[in-house]
Amino acid sequence: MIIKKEKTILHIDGDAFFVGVEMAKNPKLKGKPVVTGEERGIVSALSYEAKAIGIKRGMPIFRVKRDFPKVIILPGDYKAYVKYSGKMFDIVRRYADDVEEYSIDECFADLTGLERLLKMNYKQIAERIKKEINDELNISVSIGLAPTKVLAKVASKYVKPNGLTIITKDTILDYLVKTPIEKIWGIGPKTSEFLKKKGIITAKDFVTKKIDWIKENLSQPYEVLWSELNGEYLMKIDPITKTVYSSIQKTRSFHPNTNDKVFLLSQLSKHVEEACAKARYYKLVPKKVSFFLKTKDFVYHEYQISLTSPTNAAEIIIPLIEANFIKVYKKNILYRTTGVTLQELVSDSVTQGDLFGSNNLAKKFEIIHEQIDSLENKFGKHMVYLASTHKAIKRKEKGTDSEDFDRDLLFI
DNA sequence: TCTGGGGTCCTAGGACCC
DNA sequence: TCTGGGGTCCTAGGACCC
Repeated sequence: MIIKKEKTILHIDGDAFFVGVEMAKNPKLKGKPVVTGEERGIVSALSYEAKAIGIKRGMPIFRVKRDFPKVIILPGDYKAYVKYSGKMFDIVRRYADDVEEYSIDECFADLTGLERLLKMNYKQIAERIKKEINDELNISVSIGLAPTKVLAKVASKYVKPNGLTIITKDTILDYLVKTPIEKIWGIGPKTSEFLKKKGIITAKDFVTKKIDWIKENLSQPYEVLWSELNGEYLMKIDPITKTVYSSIQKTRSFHPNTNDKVFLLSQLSKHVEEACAKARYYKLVPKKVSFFLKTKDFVYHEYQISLTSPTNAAEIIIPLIEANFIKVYKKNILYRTTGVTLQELVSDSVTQGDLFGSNNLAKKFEIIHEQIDSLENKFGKHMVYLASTHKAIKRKEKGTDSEDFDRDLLFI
């Protein structure tokens, strides 16, 4: 008989991560109400002090300025967040071999077996990791320890900020009874609404249901969730650092909402250029491209195009979108968002060697793009762009007075 | 919570085939 | 011509995540 050894999974979650990094960069901000997201026009992260006075994630920046004049508003510094994120994960890797970088401010790690190796118990290991992150990076994190990933997520959320919560197989229900079902990782608004109608209010209500009930009423991923919440380790730690994307998306919302065809097309054109630049950076080419318009009532109208030959040349993709634009566009509807997605990305080496058809054209563009991409690296984004994108850039500049300088524009 | 931008994965159902 | 049952592949779109 095989006795399965209980796993010990660690989950780390940065506390108000973006703002935490800003405070580490500039300690004078500590203890103050601070938000980031100035460049986006909505609050993307907020300090606990800002939360305490009633600011919420997603709140428009103009409202923060108007109603909370004392709040410090900062633009996001994504490069810094990536840097701190990497350092945080490196600290975890001092202890664990298998670290999964789940998002910019979260990771999972498998600590199983480290007790004996490090001559510390799991709690002491977690405390050490936490202290090193605190001391070396000057940011605070919350940690959860549990037998599964889903339970580790419950644990890290349980005490925040600066928490350390340990769930063992024996104490699972003690924690789940105090966790509302909608707080569980993987249970969103639709499913929690459904479950509540069935009388399932807390995570304990969920796990104490029979598995047959789950199978009858929900789909496969929820069976996995149920097992994980019951302490059965199913979701593996995936330590592979993701540099490959399966899709690349660029979207933008605008207000006022509009039905200006030319404007919408120029937005889409810009998205294609940005998405293609990213694809080229990662040496990926899409087999499919889709674009969408989202109406002011949040209804998506999407159209998907299969490329006869995969390409990341915007010059090829843009005309395809223009040709199919009328399939989603209605002239009497106001739109709030446009977006482009490059789908089914494959390595660009796969398509090399095919010198026929539109791929041949793509080759020519490849040479131009190498030069454009290196120009942009030197001088910043939007030094160079397609004429079809021009309108989108111009309109954006009108809104921001700070960016009012002449650029050397190069139209292709 | 009147809602930003960038992702992943699963499933139902249609097309097509034997 | 009508009919049954089964498989695979693809697609759209739903749901969820940070």
